Amino acid sequence: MSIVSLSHTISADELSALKDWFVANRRPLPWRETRDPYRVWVSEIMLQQTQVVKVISYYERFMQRFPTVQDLAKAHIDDVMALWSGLGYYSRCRLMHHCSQFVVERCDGAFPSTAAELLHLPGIGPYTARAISSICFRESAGVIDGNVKRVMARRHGRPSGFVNGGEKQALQIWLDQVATTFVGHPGDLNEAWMELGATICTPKKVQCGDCPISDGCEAYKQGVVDSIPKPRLRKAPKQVELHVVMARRMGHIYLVKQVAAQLFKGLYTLPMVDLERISRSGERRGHFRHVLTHRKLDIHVWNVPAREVESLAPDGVWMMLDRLSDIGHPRWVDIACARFLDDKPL
DNA sequence: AAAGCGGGGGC
DNA sequence: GCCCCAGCTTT
Repeated sequence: MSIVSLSHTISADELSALKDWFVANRRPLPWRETRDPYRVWVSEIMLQQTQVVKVISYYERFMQRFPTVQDLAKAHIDDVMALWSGLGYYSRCRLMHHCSQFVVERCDGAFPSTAAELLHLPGIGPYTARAISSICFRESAGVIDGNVKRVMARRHGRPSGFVNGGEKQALQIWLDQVATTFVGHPGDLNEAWMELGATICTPKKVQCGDCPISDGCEAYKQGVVDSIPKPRLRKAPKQVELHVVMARRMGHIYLVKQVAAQLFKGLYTLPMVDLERISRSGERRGHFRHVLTHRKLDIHVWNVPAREVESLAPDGVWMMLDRLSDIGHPRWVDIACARFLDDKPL
């Protein structure tokens, strides 16, 4: 086995310039007002695969409702999911709830302080473990997220980026080494790399003129910034036909909790049924398309009389229409209600 | 190593 | 409509 290593280095002057740039350009975000591990952890989980602007309001609402890890641990999962509605990747929310209970019951309510320990907790992977340990506990651990990967692909002049295991390991070693030599807070360095990627070294419309460390950038020197990283091939999303039931009774709508499903697990949705079964008792209302990362959902909406829906889809609940926000549900339920609920009276 | 998992924004 | 973004778990 051979360890690939990165020859490129970074000088103390460059690191200093990066730090100064970050101090001057750091966006004041709610989770940057603290180094409380609980708050940082919540923000990092929400920020997985999700953009900052989307996270802000969710984060503030979440913190008001669950100010401490104990509050979160004793909450019912349905109530936690309700605050996650619309954020997507709902397994994050379930694992986060498990993690809070793990921390309260097995760690005496205190998050571990090293990345190696944090890695054992549910929902915490290499990135999140290192983000928490560096930001909250000053561990010299570099983080690799999407921003860092792009910044480093350009800095090191690597068109194909850091994709396979060996390359990622080499990058990790390089980042850890830089974090160790860095004079200052390791968390600030990590945030600086990511902030640079989020605001300057962006996927498109790169602003190299404003980059504090462009001098040491291989792609910049070679004038190939725009072609790094190379676009990757993506597979076409799979097309799925979904038949859902809309049943109303006295201002309520019938929903079922997805227990066994992989998709939307833990959320309440309109009942999903076989075309065979629904076509016997339902009246077709229309359809709409909802696109996920690797699923194209064609959602067909059917009306079913209230008295028949419970045998068609057992174990559901009748939810007040104006109380939909009290339970976790995917975006397409809102869309279906908005499009197919109001045009037909009770 | 690859698949599965939501929901956005820009143009 | 098309393009883009992104981390963890499971297989």
